[in-house]
Amino acid sequence: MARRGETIELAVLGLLHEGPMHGYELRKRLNLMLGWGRLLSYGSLYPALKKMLRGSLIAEVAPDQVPGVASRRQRIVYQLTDKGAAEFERLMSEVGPTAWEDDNFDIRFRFFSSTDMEIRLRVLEGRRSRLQERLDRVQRELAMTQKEVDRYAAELQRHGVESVEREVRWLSDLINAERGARTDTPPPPPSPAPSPAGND
Amino acid sequence: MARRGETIELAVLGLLHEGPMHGYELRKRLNLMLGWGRLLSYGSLYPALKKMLRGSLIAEVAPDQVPGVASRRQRIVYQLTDKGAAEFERLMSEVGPTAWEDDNFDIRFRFFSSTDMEIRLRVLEGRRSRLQERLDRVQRELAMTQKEVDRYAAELQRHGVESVEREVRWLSDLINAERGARTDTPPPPPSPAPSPAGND
DNA sequence: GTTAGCATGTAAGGAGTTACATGATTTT
DNA sequence: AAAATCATGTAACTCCTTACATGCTAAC
Repeated sequence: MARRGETIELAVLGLLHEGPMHGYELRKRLNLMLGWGRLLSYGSLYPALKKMLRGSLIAEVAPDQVPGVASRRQRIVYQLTDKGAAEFERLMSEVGPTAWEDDNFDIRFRFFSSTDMEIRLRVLEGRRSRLQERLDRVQRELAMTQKEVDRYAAELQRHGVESVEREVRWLSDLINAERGARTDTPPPPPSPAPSPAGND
Repeated sequence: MARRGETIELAVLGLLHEGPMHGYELRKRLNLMLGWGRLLSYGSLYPALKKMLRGSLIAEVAPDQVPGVASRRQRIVYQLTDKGAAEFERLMSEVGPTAWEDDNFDIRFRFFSSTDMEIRLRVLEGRRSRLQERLDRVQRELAMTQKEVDRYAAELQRHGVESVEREVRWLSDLINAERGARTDTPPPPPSPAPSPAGND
C-alpha cells in the first residue's frame, strides 16, 4: 500500500531505537504493529536489513556478550549506529505528505514519543486534513454521479465514509490532547475548520 | 495489500457489466470505489485493459454509433464480451481466502447484486472470521508481550482493535440482514435506510 | 491563442510476495 | 527421533507507480 521504500526502513530504525534485536523478532513486531492487513515477508525484510547494513544505518552486535552461553549462535542481532539514529530523527521530523500516508502515518505515530510536540501536531493535522479532503472529494463526486445507486454500492460508500469520519474524530481528539498538554492554558474552543497543511 | 492481479480485472469486469465505458471514466469510478487510500494510475489501468482485450474478456465498441457526431473520436469505449461476463461470474462465485482480502472483498461487495445470497453469505462470513482471527491473534500476542507499553503504541493498538471490532459488527449486521431476507419472512422493518447498522 | 482538462499510452524501476533452500534448537 | 518452531537467506516474479510522451477538445 505504501509506496515509499522508507516505510520498512523507518519501522526498523524505530524498533532498534528501543533496543537491539534480530531479524526474526523484528518481523514479529512489525507484523503486530502494522498487522492490520499485511504480513511482512522475509523476502522483503532481510534484503532491507542488508541494505541498511551497507548504508551503515545499523550494525551487527558483537556475538559473545555472555561468555557462559557460548554456543547459541546463529541469529544476528542488530543495533542502531549513530548514523542510523540520526537518520531516524531526520525521517521522524518530516511533516510533508509522505508522513500522512496510511502506513507511514501509523509508523510515525507508533514512535511519536521520540518527537517534539510541534512535529506531532503538524503530522496529526496533516493527516486529518488529508482525510477531510478525501471525504469532501468523495461526497462532491457522489452528489454529481448519483443516479440509480446499487444497494450494496451505497452501503459500501456509507461504511467507508463513516470509517473515515471516525478516524477524523480520533485525530481531532488527539490534536486536542496535544494542545491541552502544550501549555497549562485550558483548551480553547476547538476549531472545526480543517487547517490547511504546511509541507516539508 | 492486495496481491492478486485479479483485483483490477474484477473491478473492470464489474463496472463494464453495468455498461460500456472508456478507460478514463473507468479510472475515475475505480478511484471513487476503492479510493480509500489508493489512486489507480494509468500506468496500471491501460496495460490491464490491453491484457483483457488480448484475452477477449472485453472488446472495443464500434466507434460510429451516432453518425451525426462524427468526429469526437479518440476515446476507446469497452464492453464486456460473453467470455468476460462468464469470467466475471466465475470470479464472483469464488468464496475462498482471496475473496476475503481487503481490496478483493470491497470489490466483491460492490457487485454483490450480481450474486446469489448463498455466495454473499459465504463471503461475508469468511471475511468476518478472518477479521476475528486477526483480532484474537493480536490480543493474544498483546497479552504476552505487554511489559512497558509506550503511550502512543498503546493508543495505536487500541484504535486498531476498535476499528476491526467495528467492522466485525458491520459484517454481522449484514449477515443478519441477508439471513433475515432468506426466508419468506416479509421484511419486518420498513426499508428507508438499508442500514441495519447498530454502530458505535 | 493559450491554458486546462480529457484521453491514451509506454518505459523504467521500486517494493514486496511466493517459493525455494538451509540449518539450528526446542519440544514432544 | 520426530515435529515444531526459530532463524536466515535468495531468485523469480507480479503488481503497481512515476515520469514521460502525445494529441484532442473546451473554455477563457
